[in-house]
Amino acid sequence: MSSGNFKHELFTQFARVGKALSNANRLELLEFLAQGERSVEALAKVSGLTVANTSQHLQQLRQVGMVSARKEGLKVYYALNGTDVIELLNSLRNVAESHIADVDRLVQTYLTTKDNLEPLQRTELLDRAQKGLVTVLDVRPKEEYDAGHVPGAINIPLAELEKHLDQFDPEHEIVAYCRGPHCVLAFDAVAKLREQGMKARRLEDGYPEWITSGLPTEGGNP
Amino acid sequence: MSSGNFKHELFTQFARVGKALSNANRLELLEFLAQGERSVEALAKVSGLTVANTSQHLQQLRQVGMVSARKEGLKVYYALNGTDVIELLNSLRNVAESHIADVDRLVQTYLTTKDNLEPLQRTELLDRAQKGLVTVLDVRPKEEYDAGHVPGAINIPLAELEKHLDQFDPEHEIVAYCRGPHCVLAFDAVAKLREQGMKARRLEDGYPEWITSGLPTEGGNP
DNA sequence: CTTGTATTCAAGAGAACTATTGAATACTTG
DNA sequence: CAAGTATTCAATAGTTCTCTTGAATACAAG
Repeated sequence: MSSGNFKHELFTQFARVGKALSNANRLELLEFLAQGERSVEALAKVSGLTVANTSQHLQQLRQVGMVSARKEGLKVYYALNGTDVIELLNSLRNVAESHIADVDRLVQTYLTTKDNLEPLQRTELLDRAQKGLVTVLDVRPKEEYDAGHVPGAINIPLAELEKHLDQFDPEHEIVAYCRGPHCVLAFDAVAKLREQGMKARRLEDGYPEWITSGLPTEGGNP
Repeated sequence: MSSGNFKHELFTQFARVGKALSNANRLELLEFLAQGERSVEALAKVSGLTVANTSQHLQQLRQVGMVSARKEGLKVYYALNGTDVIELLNSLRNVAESHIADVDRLVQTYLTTKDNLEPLQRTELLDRAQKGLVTVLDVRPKEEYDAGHVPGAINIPLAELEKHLDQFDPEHEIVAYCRGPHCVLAFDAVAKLREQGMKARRLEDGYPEWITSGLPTEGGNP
């Protein structure tokens, strides 16, 4: 009856998952992966890491089963393993938000100044979009949009928003979304649109949460 | 618009919480704390760590807001900060269980051999206990029992179970519980009772989950 | 079969983490 | 106020993590 050893062994295994969450770069990779599968190269590009370093982080995540790899041609595509990983990330965010003062300060000072209107709820958005009351704007990069998006959403990456400003009707409400509750793309987009006198709001959370809440999507993986 | 820095700063903060979960001893401390508040000395004792080491781990947990400290007399009592911390721990366990082969193997080989009957569900237990159909057995140490327990439960720590075997009716079902889904105390107790021909089962999960599911408790903190 | 591309492997420097030890602090008790 | 207790602090050695660099592998295309 070596319960002590068994128990410690079990906690050691749990700690391996914790360790995977203990590095900012890995968390960032996980956030990108929450959008859908990605190649190593693509992940290295968006995260600003070297390819070798990205590969090493991904292997750590794979060792604890949080992501899986699929090889197609020359490229290796990584993807999150199941929705419970997204739930874990959300739990982590929750705890950090409610208990770490720095996070609160960061979010307060940086985000709320740009977003003083309440974000729109998912189900509400679906309803209004179907009635043609709002324009749904996906500000993520094109590849992410192509991999799946909210039904009826149009895609204008943040960098190109400036060029398309004149195609919006100032009286028609725009709802922007991107990768998740702390993805700044949507915040920046809303700020930019409001500067131009548009009625813009953010969607609560982002696309990963849209998926996990079981709402319909459009586009998708080949 | 230094979104990149802001974003990385945010992930760095999240990673602090992940780091708190990256050590087996800290996870074990968190499990004990899920039972209720505990002094440093008590935690050091159950975890087998030195007092100084325990104190350091607790301070790390406090820095990320997962636990809080309260001083009373000579002792400092630590407690979990809110139920979202328990949720985070459960998420971590979920991911580890479903994705790490070693965990599965550990649980399979060590626990299922001892527990081939399905564990009883919480709401079902409450119902049956009220009708007097089952004896609810709390096998945690006395101090933990005193700090709060399932209504009507009797307390016999595992070490003393042997002495009290004759007070059970072999025809009357016994449901044992302890600290959580992987606490081995209840498994060992059920194994021991069955060896003696008793009808014994485990409660699903443990006392922390009982609390978070909003069911009534008995006894409590002074 | 040779070339090019995407990814992984391997080694190493520097930083961070962990447990131990012994001293320091804060508080209670007599 | 002196003695005792619970906890924290500080320093340290050994281990582990992280990133970089350059080479190795696997595969596709020509």
